[in-house]
Amino acid sequence: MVAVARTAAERGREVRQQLVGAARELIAERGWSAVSTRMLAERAGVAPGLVHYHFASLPALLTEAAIGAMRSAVEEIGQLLDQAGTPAQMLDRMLTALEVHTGRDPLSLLFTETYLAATRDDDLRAAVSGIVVDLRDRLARWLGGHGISEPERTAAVLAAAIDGVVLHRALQPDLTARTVAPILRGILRTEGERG
Amino acid sequence: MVAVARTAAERGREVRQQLVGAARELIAERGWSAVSTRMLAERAGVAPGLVHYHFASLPALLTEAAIGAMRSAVEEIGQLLDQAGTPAQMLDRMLTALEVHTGRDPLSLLFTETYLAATRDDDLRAAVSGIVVDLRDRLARWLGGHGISEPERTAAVLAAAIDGVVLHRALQPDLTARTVAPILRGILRTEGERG
Amino acid sequence: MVAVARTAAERGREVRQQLVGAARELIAERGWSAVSTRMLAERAGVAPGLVHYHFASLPALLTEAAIGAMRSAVEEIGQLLDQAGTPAQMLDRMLTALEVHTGRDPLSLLFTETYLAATRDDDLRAAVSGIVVDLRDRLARWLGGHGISEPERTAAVLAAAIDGVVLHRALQPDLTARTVAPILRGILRTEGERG
Amino acid sequence: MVAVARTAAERGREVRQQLVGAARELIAERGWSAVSTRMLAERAGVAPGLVHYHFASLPALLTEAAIGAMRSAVEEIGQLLDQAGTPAQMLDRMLTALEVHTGRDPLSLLFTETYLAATRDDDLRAAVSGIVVDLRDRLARWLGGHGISEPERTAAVLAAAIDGVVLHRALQPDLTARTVAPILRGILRTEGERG
DNA sequence: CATGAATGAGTTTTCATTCAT
DNA sequence: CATGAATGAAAACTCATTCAT
Repeated sequence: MVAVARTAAERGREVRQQLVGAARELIAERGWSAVSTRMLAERAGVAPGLVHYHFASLPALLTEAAIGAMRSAVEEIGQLLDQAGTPAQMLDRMLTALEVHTGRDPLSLLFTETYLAATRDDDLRAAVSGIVVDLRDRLARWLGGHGISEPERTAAVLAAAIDGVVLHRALQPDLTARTVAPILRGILRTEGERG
Repeated sequence: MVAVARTAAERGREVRQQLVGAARELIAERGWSAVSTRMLAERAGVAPGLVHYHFASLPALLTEAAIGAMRSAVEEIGQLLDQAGTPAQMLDRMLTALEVHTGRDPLSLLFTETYLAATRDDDLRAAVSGIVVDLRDRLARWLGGHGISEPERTAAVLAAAIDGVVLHRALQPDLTARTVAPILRGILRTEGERG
Repeated sequence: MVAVARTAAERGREVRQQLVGAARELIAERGWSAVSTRMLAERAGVAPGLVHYHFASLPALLTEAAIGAMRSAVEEIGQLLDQAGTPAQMLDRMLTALEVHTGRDPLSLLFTETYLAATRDDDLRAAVSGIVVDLRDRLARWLGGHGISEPERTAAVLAAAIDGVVLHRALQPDLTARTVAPILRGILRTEGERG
Repeated sequence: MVAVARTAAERGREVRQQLVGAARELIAERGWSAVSTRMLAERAGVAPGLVHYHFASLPALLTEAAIGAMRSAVEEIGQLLDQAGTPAQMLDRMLTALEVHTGRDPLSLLFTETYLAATRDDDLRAAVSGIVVDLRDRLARWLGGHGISEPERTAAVLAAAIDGVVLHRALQPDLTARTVAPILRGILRTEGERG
């Protein structure tokens, strides 16, 4: 027998997850501070009162949704690092993976919205900072292990540059991976190469 | 003593300008979609009704404020290009000029907010696109004139990377010009240097 | 004693009904386009936010209130037709029933306001048209069944004339049923009587 | 030489007249209580401040505009009476003249709006009443002079019926003069004809 | 766990009117 | 006679949040 009847607890978890999903979509569509509880409930297909039943407040829901999405993304990049052989290959794969992000896609917008919201919310800033630092450290370790000089600073600039490309791509769609990759590769210098 | 009493028209222009200034501050402080007419009027030290007397709508005021600021910034960068001798010098000066932008300063936030808002407002997107393209073209021409290979693509990546650095700096204050400059310089390759 | 405590749904329906009643009064008192949400809430003895909780918009509430009242009125006229024997008797009863309508009473004004508002609102016009046509058809069928010639046109003119009388009565209170009836009776001609 | 330069007084009278004309149009288009000073100034092609320069208040302008239009209309009907020979001819001419009034034309709407507004404004009511009574008296005298029995009451009902037809025509465009005339003629009975 | 009615302050926008020039 | 900037209240509508059921 397959679980047709779910327990109350299961339904509860489902509703939570639907609200989190709706929050991710709506932050991207409308902007962080333009998302309302009514919109969330409607998008999630859920009674309006449930937002405050499952979450302490509207910002709490938005934060949980954004942080979760960022953590997943960093996890994916981590796996990408594990599979790449050379720095050039890694950069190609990373930019190819980002090809999906047109700059106006939900995930890109969600991330930039979250950066900006973090500017105004201490809790959110702490969480986002932690994730970004985590990514940078992982990237730095990988770069160092593959002969790249100044791995920490390179990782920091690379992460920033990639986010900048995604940001600009929202307005300049011709900023494809193919266009960017050869230029950005100049950032990666092996030990001894640096003048 | 000159002109203590101003004409009505002069006072009108002054009020407009105060509202535009208030808009620039508040977009950065609160976020594009969280700026309200009341906040604007209060910050500008002006009666609430004046917002809609001088501007057709709230978005119209925000757009005028943002676009004006972006145009000024591009103008400054243009002057910086005129004064720089070598590409390395240009990059240094540019990053030094950006040192002011902590990523959490009004101007940086205003720009990123505007990018995001442009994603959701056609008029704004057209205006912002025009300005960014203008900057990129100017930068490309300069780079080409100073022996940099692939000047268009380099200009595009450089502009994006710089905005990315400013964005990240909001959360990672250690991302200073001194840290970034040597790495980012790798982007600039002279003709023949490229492998 | 039964049900002193009502369910939330019951209280909701009650509030809706109070708002509809308030709308009917206020359209007559102030005029269709001068009815405000605050006035409605106050008259209904209800919190201001409830107007937009229960109705999609102010016009939506006004329309529902007006259409409901018109439908009731047509229903009453229908019953009056069923009980009348001869055309002359029917006209007398109808004018006597209208005696209540001084032309400045809530119902008369509500109807005329609704006619005018229908001129500027497509949805409202469709609804009002439907009701008026319904009344005319019913009246025409009755007139035809009682030997009146040209029942459709007679019904149309009779309905219009009666509304005209109500409209004029607002300014000329001496326009009583007793005054009007003998004259208006000239409209009703039996088959063969028409020259 | 034709007067290109007008005196200040002449320009003043012109502006007044343009505002009155704009008021007539806008009362019909938007409804009495939805006409604003800004709309009036724009429609008249005149600076906003001028409304209150030439008129004591907004209602004062609307009243002057409405009353003027009604007086002109009554004057026209008076001339129509002078030219008609028989009662049947008079009714035909009157209905033909009204053919222009689709019920949704500016003049029809202006009149009905004015009736309703008169309900809520004592000054306006006095003025409108005077005009309607004037028309009724004139009509009654004409009817009496042409052998119609009960001329006063007939005149009152006829005037009301005609306004009612115009009101209904807004929603039922098939209510043409041709349709209405033969029915309405039943109202007019010569002395001795009445049973 | 879930519902949806309720609240009162918030939003953008439009208003009639005044008045210095 | 004319202008248009200014004011402060009021307009319609949306909001996050609470809570009785």
